Amino acid sequence: MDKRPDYKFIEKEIRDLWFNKRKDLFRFDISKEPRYIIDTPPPFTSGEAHMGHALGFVWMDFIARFKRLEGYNVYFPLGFDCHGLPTERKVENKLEIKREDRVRFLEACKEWTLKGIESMYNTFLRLGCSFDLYKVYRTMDKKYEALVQYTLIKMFNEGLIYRGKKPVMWCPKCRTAISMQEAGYIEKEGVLAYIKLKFGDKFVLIATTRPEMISSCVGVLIANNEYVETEDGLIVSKVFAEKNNLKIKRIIKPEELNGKEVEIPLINRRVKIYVDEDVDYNFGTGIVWVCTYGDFTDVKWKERYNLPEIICISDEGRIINSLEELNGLTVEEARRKVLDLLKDYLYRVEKIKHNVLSHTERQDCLSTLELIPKEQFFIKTLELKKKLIEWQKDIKFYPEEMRNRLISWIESMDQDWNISRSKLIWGLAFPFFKKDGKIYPIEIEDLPFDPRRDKDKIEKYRKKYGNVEFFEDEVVDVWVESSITPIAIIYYALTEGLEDVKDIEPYFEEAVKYLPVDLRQQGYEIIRTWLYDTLVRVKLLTGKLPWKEALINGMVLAEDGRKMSKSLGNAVDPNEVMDKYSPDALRYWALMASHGDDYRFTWKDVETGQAFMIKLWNIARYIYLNCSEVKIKDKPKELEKEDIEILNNLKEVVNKSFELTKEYRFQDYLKLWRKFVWEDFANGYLEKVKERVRNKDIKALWTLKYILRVIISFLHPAFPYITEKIYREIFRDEEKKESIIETSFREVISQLIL
RNA sequence: GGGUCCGUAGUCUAGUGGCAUGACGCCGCCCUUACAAGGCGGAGGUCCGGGGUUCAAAUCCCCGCGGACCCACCA
Repeated sequence: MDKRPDYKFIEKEIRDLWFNKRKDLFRFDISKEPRYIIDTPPPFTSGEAHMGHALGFVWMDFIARFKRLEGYNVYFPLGFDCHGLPTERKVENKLEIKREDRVRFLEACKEWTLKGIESMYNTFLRLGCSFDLYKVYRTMDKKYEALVQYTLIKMFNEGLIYRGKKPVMWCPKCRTAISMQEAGYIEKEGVLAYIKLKFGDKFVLIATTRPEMISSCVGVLIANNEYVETEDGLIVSKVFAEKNNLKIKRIIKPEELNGKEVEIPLINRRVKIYVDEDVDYNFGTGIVWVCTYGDFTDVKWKERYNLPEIICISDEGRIINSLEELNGLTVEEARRKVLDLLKDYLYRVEKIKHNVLSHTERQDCLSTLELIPKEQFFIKTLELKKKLIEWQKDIKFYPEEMRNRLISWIESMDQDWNISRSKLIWGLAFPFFKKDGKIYPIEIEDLPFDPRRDKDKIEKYRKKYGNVEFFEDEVVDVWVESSITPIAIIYYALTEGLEDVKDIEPYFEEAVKYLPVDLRQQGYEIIRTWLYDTLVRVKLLTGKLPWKEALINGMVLAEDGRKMSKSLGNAVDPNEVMDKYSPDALRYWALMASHGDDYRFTWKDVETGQAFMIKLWNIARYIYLNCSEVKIKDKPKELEKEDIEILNNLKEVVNKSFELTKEYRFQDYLKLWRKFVWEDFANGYLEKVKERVRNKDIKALWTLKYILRVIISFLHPAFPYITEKIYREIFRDEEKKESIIETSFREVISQLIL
């Protein structure tokens, strides 16, 4: 053994062992019990592996390796989430391929994705992740696509999926509908325009942030509260008049206004006034106009009063069906222009900051969303609210508080899950067709089905059913694809080696038997997407929970304390860390994180990890140099008191290790072992017995060697490279195993019974 | 506007009723043949502020202050 561990060399040797020579070490055989199955996150392939991936995968690899040494048949799958808008954007911008050229565009997307996969794959293997490389899945695989389509058809047949025309959140920038999961509110600058609506010889004053929607104004609402007429002939809430020191001429009861008509300027439309309980009397003038569709309240009011629908914003986010001067303008342009046109009817305009519905899920978009009625596919999730609250109770969360995120998300949900994405190309097609306004599923034998590609299949349906229509301009929401991973990983295990699976159903039914799987690991930021979606889909499809436990990690922060991200320029590449130090040192950093909390990356932590590796190496080296003649199986009949003491200490540490791992407490686990290895064993026992070692005292030699053997087994889940290397240097010949993974805790600690 | 979580030595961090955990940094001594990326010894904290419950509070409750995140129709 060298004086210093040569990590470049160790990494190469051990990686070659794990991922080439003995790839089978991590192969999952579904028939062997007891099983332990981890539902791992398939990383999105539009980019390279980052520190967040490293954190999660190291956690899972710790669990996988620990469980293997505990005797479980572990399934640690690797998958890749391939489809989606960011990939399209990159292909469009970087490769400058036009989306109109669909075939080439899709090929380019695929190529780009494959490149991303290769780079991520390498990083993950360097980290030492003990994946089953025989079953790697990609959501763009034909096999995966067919499975997703099968699940959609199954849900459709059970009445869980429907097509309907509803106002959906539409991103004009991405030119697609998005789901609630992808939307959020961002504070943006806006205006609050006070507009006078003609009411006989007086004016009703309303306040709106969206004056550009004037042409779709179909009603005016007031609260059931006191209004006033001012001396200037304005009708406003009493509160507003008082706040603005307007002289009040007389009080007006809401009933007096109810049912009367006002005239909208510029478009000269007369609309009715309604009294409504949802109007906020204290906001603005206490009077609101209803436009279809300015926001979700407008949707509600439109339905409540059966108001006509006037669409004034196009898919591209431009004004339509409006005044000549406004048509064709963007929303922002129109907003400025209309205020100009309205001058005579404008009471005043305030600049305000308010929260605007935006496309928040993609950091590179953040565009304001519009509500536009569209025909889309939906999954009936709204009616599940109560059930979901019950279902989630049987899943254990680490940390427990993270359950609140799921619950509050479920409770706040107020529309069905819109799973259509229009105008996207790089995605999965819907396995449905439309005939005479009705929707029918594609036959299972034709899966995977893609109307943009499978001209022969289209022909078949045309022949059979006549004039049918396919959904060529819509793809499936990517979360629909990734929300069946617990089923998909088992499906891949059952169909290992098959590229195309024709009889999907029996494999699917078989896969259901293995649910729920043991663990889902993921970050808290996708609880409302991936975790929630998986719970919904798997439960609806199988009647079973997806997993027994969910382990949640926080976000990785950079050394400056801000979220680590490429766009902030504070990202550190995991490969850089592994080049400068070692995979094991990076793993030390990752394992010192606590559940659910944001966690800072610091080079100092990596150095601390590296120092521990070197310490461990040197302990092993001392034992290698001094204890090679004793064999672990030749335990001396009698031991000295100090030997028994350290062994008892070790026994406690071992027992504690099992307890800590049950709750995934990696940090405590490492602290525990670090203290034992460094203080109790190296600085304590080892120093104490040096004299006995010089005298070749077999009891001391055996105790040293045996304790090292236990240490490397229990540190193997954390630091697989160095422990594997030490195992090979010192114990391989004696135990006749090529890898420490082929040994077990049970054998190793069997001699610890004192 | 509502909710959740968080605030612990110079820095980061563990700890959910009973002498405050660990790392890094800092100070002193030591190149002792496994290891100076080491060893031995040491200093450092009103556990954000205030009030309450309790024999006992970093921990439970209330009110502030500060931060993160989630939700939400103030047009």
